[in-house]
Amino acid sequence: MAGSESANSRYVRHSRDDVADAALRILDEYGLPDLTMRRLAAALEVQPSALYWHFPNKQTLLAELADRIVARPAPQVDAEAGWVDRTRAESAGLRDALLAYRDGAEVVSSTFAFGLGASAPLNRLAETIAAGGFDAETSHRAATALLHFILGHVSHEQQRLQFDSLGVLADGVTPDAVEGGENQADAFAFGVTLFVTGLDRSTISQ
Amino acid sequence: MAGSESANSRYVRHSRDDVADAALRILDEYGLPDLTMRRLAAALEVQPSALYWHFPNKQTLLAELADRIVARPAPQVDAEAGWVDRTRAESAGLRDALLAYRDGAEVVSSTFAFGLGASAPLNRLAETIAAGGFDAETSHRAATALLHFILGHVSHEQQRLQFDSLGVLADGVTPDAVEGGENQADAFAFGVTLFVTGLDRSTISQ
DNA sequence: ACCTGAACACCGTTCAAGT
DNA sequence: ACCTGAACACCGTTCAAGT
Repeated sequence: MAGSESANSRYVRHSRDDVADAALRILDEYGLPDLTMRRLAAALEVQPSALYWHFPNKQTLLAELADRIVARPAPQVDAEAGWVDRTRAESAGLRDALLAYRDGAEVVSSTFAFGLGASAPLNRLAETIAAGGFDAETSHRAATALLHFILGHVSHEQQRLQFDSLGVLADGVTPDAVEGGENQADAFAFGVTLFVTGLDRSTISQ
Repeated sequence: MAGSESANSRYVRHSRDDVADAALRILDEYGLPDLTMRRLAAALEVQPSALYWHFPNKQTLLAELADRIVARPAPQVDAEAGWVDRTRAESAGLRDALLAYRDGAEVVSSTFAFGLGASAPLNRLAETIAAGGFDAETSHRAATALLHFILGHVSHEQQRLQFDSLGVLADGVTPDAVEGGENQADAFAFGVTLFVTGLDRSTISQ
């Protein structure tokens, strides 16, 4: 039954998954500004209008990419670890997932702000935090705040990666003045620590 | 000497400030997606190409708008207040400034991520935090983390304002399920508290 | 000093029609 | 079920030329 259509395909024919796969490749190779519907269509060797059979619009396609980017398995952490260490690990894992694709943070950030998708990492963070004994609203607010920091930080980080690779630096900014490499990871961990420490010591509701 | 040019102007003639003023009006009235160079030119009754005498490109124009949006005077705070309350006040003031223009947070966020401008609020936050006795790097990192949270939170907040005004809600999301109005201010204050509490209790360097 | 006119090289999206 | 072909209504930017 399967495989009987491979010989008589009249033109290209793709699945929704094919489209998302190709989009993810273009994103990673050329960046978000170059991920246009027309360029994507050309890569798939179809007309731009063909894409609208698979996705109603570009925004929905980007939401699908965002979901894939954050769909990484959460990092394994010591079973005895408390909610603080688990939240740290979850945050670091999310950062890794965003860094795994060029402009990954931008894509997730924009669809998150748009209200579409990207709720998976929010829920994961909220659940991890809730294990600390916080009520649902506190956990949700803390997770949202932490997620905003993470998305902003990694977006910034990826923006710098591109600047550096293009050799573009703002006037008067020497390469040393810009934090790069491991410093970025340190700054990220520092920000996460600020959050969990604040939450841990908070007497708001626990 | 002044005023002798008003009668014999051959065509429209604008200053760089005129252009930024008009752009800010379009931004506030129609939102960032509708702030195009062509629409701006039309509002000023000039050709699109005329804008490029005043600004080298759109990105630079947006950076100018970002600078104006955050140029609000910092809120007055009790002279005896400590760095925690001052940081809270500075954060709330920045939120107000961003909320004062439609899509204000998006504009500032994008130019901040781009590396242009928006350094004024970062410096203000860093200085306020440094008054708590933290070293320069810690203050800078904490200010950056806080700023990322603020920009993400207010962007999200403004995105929701537009959704609500359009009557658009994601499937299955009831209006009650979405935090609105004063809840957003509460959630914002909660996030800021997480930060300053974490920093206050932090033994990293103080 | 500031603008016009015309062009270049693009966008996202719609829709009737084809296979 | 999936794509073509053609169009609509736009974009940002450049550059020679005008006043």
